[in-house]
Order: sequence, then structure tokens, then C-alpha cells
Amino acid sequence: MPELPEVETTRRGISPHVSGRRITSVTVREPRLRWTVPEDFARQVAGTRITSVERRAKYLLLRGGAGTLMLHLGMSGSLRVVPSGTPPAAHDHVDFRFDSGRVLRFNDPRRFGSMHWLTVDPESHPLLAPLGPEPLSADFDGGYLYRASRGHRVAVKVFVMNARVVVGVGNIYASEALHRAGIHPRRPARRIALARYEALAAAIREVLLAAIAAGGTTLRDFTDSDGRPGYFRQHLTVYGRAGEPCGGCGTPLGHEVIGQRATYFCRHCQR
DNA sequence: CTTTACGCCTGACGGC
DNA sequence: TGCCGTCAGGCGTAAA
Repeated sequence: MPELPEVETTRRGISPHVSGRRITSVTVREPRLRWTVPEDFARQVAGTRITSVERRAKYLLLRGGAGTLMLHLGMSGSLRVVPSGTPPAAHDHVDFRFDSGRVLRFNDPRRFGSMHWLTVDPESHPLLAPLGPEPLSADFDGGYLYRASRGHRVAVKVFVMNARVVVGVGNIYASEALHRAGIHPRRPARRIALARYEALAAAIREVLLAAIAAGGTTLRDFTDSDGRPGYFRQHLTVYGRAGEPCGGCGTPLGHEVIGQRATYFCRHCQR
């Protein structure tokens, strides 16, 4: 399940292979993704030279001269760089062939991913325009979270997972960051003081940066066939560990559904 | 406006 | 062993 760290790792992994290269052809084997890929998608994208690979939230932006290729990995999507001629496997839905002879291959079993061809400024696209700041940017800090949370009575975990508040904080890292910051996931967002939001903003940054570092080591070679089972797990202190002792106090970790999502926390350390 | 529920999909898993 | 029901999970969208 690609969270921000995996998307960022993917960005870093594919960038050297596609930056400066021209897309010579596009093959769409399965257009039924999150939004159906239009008939003329392949024709529009073909011929573009990619100048840079950027990321906004969990969207990858492959910028080219004539437009921008915007990709989302959903929850089961992945991108891989393979040699030309590599036979497609199951769920290999789209190929972008480059003038280097390599192929950028999009695989997505659950098809929650998406791809768009944008000829306008990506930031003005309806999917990107409403998004909050990047958690690793200077715009994001405790003061921002504090101000944004005033008047919001939703649980703080729901609040920080809202992409209009801050992007890229997925379900796993929300639990992890709240535990690190000592904040109970059910606490109403408006009932948390500035100092605690500063701790939370720092925790979100730290957890994401640590995960990016871990993803970087695990997903170094994108031409490899799969082989990355549970690379997150070893770094997780609460997620998926219901019943195990809290690393801080030893109290068995709890598991509840908050906002329709599995949530893990310590009822003793987190208030 | 804020908040909540739903649905898209498939693989994994548990029960029988 | 095999079949089947259940559920996770990002996130846009409809509904409340």
C-alpha cells in the first residue's frame, strides 16, 4: 500500500530512468483504473520528453514539454522500469516505452490507481487544487495544524488524514505519529493545544522521513521483480501490533476503528 | 460549511 | 483440499 514514503521512493527510483528521455509509445492494456483512461491517452502522451519527475501528495508528476503525466498508485499500484521486450505479467496495465529502450510499467491489481494527461498547470487541476501543504515542507508545522484545527470537532486522527489539512499522512503513519506524539487518536482536533500540535507535526515529519529512508534502502532497484515483503513492518511501533506491549510503558496496545479505519494506540501513553 | 458513509477492486484469510 | 464470505485500504463523491 503506497503511502507517501513509497511514492517518494518510487519517484526517486524512476527519475534517473525517465528524466530527459522521450516517450516513444504508450500501451494501455487495461484502461479501467480509478478513472477510465481515455481512448486518446496513448496518442497524447507519446512523443513527450520528460524533463522532471515531481511529487504532489501521492501523485507523481512527470513533466514534459507538451504536458504533464499525472499518476497515482492507489493502494496496490507500482511502477517498474523493465527492459524492452519484457513480457507483461498479470495486472501490468500500462507501458510507457522510452527512447532509451526501457519501459516504465504500471502494475495495479486493484486498479485504484489513476493516470491523467494534463496540458494545464497541475496545481490547478481539480484533484490537486484543494490539497493542503506537504508534510515535509516549510508550510507545515505545529502552528499551521493548530490554526487549521480550530472549530474542527472530528477525531484528530481523522483530521490529520484529511488531505485538505495536510497531504500524505496515510492510515499507518497517522497511528504511528500520534503514538510518538502522545496524543489519543480520538481526541477532538479542536481540543489540542499548540504545543501538542508542534509535537505532532514533528512526529509526522520524523515518521515519514524515517520511512522514506527505509524505503530507499529496500526499494533501491526498481528493475528487480517484486521482493519487498513487509518492509515497513519492522519500523512500525504500533500499527498492526494490537495486544503487544507499548514500547513506552508496556501496556498492551489497543485496536479500534476510528473513521472507518483500523487504528492502533496506547491508552496509557496517549491522551 | 463540516462530517459521515459508501464504493470502487482484488488478494489474503478464516471458517466450514 | 476447495469454496465462499469478509475485509482492508486511498480517496473521491454523495449524502447527511
